[in-house]
Amino acid sequence: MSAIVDNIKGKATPTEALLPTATASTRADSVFDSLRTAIVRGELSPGSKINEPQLSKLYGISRGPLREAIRRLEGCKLVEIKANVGARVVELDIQKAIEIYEIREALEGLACGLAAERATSADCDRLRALLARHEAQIESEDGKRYYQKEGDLDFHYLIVSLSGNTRLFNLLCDELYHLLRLYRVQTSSQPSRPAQAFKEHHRIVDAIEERDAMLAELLMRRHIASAKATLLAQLDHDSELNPIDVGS
Amino acid sequence: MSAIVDNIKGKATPTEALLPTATASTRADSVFDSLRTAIVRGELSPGSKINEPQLSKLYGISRGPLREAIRRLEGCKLVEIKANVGARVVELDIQKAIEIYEIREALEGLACGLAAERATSADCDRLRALLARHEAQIESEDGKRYYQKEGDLDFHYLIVSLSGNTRLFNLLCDELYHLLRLYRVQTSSQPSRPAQAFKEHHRIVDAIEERDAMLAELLMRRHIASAKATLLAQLDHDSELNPIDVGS
DNA sequence: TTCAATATTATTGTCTACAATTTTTGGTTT
DNA sequence: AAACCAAAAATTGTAGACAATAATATTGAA
Repeated sequence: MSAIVDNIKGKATPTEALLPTATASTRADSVFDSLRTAIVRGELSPGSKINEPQLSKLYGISRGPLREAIRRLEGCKLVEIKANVGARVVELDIQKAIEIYEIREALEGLACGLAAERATSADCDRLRALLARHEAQIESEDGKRYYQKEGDLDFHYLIVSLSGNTRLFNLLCDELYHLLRLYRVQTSSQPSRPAQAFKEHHRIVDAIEERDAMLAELLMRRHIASAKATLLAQLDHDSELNPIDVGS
Repeated sequence: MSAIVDNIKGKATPTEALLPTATASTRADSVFDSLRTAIVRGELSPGSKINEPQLSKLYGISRGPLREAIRRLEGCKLVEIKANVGARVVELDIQKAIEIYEIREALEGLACGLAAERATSADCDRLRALLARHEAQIESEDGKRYYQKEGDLDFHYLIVSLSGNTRLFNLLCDELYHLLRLYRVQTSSQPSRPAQAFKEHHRIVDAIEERDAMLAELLMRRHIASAKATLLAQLDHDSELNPIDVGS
């Protein structure tokens, strides 16, 4: 157990700097970030118990701020709390994946349509630059691995931010995307269709640049539907290998 | 399907099932419910400070569980917390209303389409029964007032629960709908188009009964777009009367 | 051995007190 | 007066201890 716990404190990868709040001025904030990272990396395995005395000792804080951090994780749907029993890291199953992707398709379709309506030409430049970076990454093996793991989300992150809808951005980036990360870690991972995904990204940017909101929305919905199908196939395959496994 | 959804399916009026969380076994849960109710009723005015010593005294609990309740309110987007400064009841403005309704239109459109695909004939009976009840209420003055205040949401609760998507249900009913209530209280209220809304509800149920998912989604989106227009007009009108008002 | 009831331990829920920070107050200077 | 700085008050953040509940272990009986 302590080996797992030791890993948790180990700090960030480059991609990590994108998402967490810049200034974690309070201990509770800091521990919230750490725990969230640990969960989405799979270092706290799905279904496992959140032990307050243990974690408060690990992070060197008292249980008060720790419990507040756990409440925030509950808000992100990363843990589930039962009264008088405690919190457990969320369990991911196929049913939940279906639900998440139904929602994601609707929301990112919306975001992409809004982005097409609202993106400035400077915004389009940013999209093009990101595509170029991804294209270069697909060449190298390491880059391809990164693209499959985080690059795809970077693209979606940018689109959503261009939608101009702050609440939508928070909903997707603070909640759904972290859950998607967790799925990626849990399945043997990889969408394993990087070239196809890149092509789809390209067409989406084309539609945005042409201010074609309807097409942009349609293409994004399809793009996500493809990702959904890939994930479900993967989950289906995995579930045949290891049927059920309730965390410690 | 989740216990929550089952619970709601079994109740006469969904609002009753949802507002007071089943059994608030812990003090923090109980205070969370109380605070949420106080906020959506406008008893804690938008923008006002959440004073921890004051509230803990009021509810007769210490600050620990109170702070956890506040964190949960933050998760519902009902308060905004700044580190070392504290929490304030969320301020509602036109921009936020637009964002919320953009999201709501996408999500409830999705929900309604799913409901059309999945509703059993028993579910359709429940929808018809609800419509009949609302039709009766429109006759009386009191009933009309209720219909405008809560009856509309009851209809939407039921539709969303019929979507079968638990996460979608939670997203809408635990977060968005409470915010909508807050808007209704804050504006001089009333959608003031009960007859029109009832007609739209009726057509939506028709589409669901006919298993016409695309039409159901379209009609729901239009229904919400109408509500959005009404709310924005109201907010616009109100903002001319009292320009800006930062809570105490 | 297996099951059930009980005793023990561990964990969660809560309270009180203290430290850190912010907000307010009051005074001083220009 | 107005603006600025310092002291005081209030509020938030955190720690540690105790109470209530759940999980575990132990004992006894069938």
